[in-house]
Amino acid sequence: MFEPLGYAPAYWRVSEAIRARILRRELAEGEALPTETELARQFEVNRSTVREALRKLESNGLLGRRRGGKRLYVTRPTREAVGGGLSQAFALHRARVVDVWEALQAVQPGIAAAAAERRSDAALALLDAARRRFSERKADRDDAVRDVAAFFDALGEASGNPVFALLNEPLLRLLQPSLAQIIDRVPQARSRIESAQKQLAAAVRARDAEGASTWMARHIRDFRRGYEVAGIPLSTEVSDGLVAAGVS
Amino acid sequence: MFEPLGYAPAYWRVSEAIRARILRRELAEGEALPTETELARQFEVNRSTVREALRKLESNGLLGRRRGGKRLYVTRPTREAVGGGLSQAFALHRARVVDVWEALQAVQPGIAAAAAERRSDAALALLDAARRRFSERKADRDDAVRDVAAFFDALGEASGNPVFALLNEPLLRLLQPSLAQIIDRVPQARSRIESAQKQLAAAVRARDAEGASTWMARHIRDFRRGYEVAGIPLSTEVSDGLVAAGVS
DNA sequence: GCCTATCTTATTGTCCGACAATCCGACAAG
DNA sequence: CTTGTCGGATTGTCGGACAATAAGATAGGC
Repeated sequence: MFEPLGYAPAYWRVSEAIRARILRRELAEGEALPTETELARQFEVNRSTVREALRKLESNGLLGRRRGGKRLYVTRPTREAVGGGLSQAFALHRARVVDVWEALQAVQPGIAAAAAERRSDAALALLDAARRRFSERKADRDDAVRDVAAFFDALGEASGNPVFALLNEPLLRLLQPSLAQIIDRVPQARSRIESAQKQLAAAVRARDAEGASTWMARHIRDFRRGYEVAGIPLSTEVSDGLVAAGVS
Repeated sequence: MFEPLGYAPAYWRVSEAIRARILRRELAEGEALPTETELARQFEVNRSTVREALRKLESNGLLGRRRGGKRLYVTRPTREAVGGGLSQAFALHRARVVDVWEALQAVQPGIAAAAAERRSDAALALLDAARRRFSERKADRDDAVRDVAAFFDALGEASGNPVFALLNEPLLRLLQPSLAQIIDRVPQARSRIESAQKQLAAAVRARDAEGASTWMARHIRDFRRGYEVAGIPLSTEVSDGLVAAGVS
């Protein structure tokens, strides 16, 4: 019959207040936040309380600091920050390799099509650069995996759609461990990826949305075959590789 | 030539340490975290430092507390938490209505197909329930919008793919304001949505993946027409409606 | 025996004050 | 115009304190 009366600790309200101003763009990106002491004065709370609020915003990616800097600045969540949080969430929800694959299958052809329609020359150059890096660096397995991710990222960027660019990252991140296994165990994997990238890049260059979409669908389907050939069960749970990022 | 020497403040290292244990599932979901004092003792830092670390994890959705509770428990990020963070990121990246729409167009048909293939009877019931709610509650505009979102959510859930379920939420959240305008300004919007949902539900019930995908694609395309008829420019920037959630 | 009221204790939220490290900006010197 | 010097401002961390209240234990009533 009655709603629970809402109570929120001060650190929460402070963080919400700042967050709202950022989202309303009253605090512009790149702008420096007032100092902790000043914020404490304005909100009429203790500096410790302000600091707790800042930590929340910091981990949301709304605040960040310049390299080696001290002050906090208003930023927007980077792709890495978004990707980290999302892939972490996927992992905790016990997403399996097949789930990630399915999502890629759904979303990547659309990204490729959009990229083909709207790619700029600069974006095309980045795409080709990523592709060339993959072709040339035969040596290291991990480099190769990173280059594949970079190619997809470049496509997301080329689509000119921030939603695509942001969605791309976490999916690829989760794919990387299993992709590494595929490259290790399936001899023809590299050349298949290489040729798929070539076709894709050509379609994007020619602004051929239909072709890009088709090739991408084929490319993704190839990954699935890769899993089978490499003997990776599709029901393997993905794991966020960056778990052990902590400095000991 | 030289890498910057990495330094990380204590609150960061504490938060990473706890996060790693959660992701490695050494701290199981639902388990209570040690008290702040105990954590401070173990990490050999001050309680204030521990609290800053906890705030970070809390806003990542890795820690939460039971309603009105005091202790913190290990949780996994809820759909709402993930959706909130993501839609916030999209908004700050100045995603436009057309960008969100394009992403929906790419991803929803795949979700519908997966849902049709793998839906359980329970999931189907939820889907029908959401559909029925939308049909019956003609009165309130905001209710209707929520019901549409609930229908999509039910589909994501029915797909049995946590990646889909998590991706669904933020996109829909960003769609809601503009969807409300469509419902207000386009008289036939309700009935078109209603019939699309009907076809979709039928396809899902019949486990007809092909049909579900096709109908979904049509449904999403319809939204675009809705924007045009309602006079909403496709280049409108989306805004995260929950900005003003703060309690004053 | 099970449910309820009461009491204790533990824990969180918040505050205050302090101090070292270091980043920042200005300023002087080569 | 770059490099050294310096004072002030700001952050990171600490210690201790206290009120409010959730959690657990205990006693009492049916």
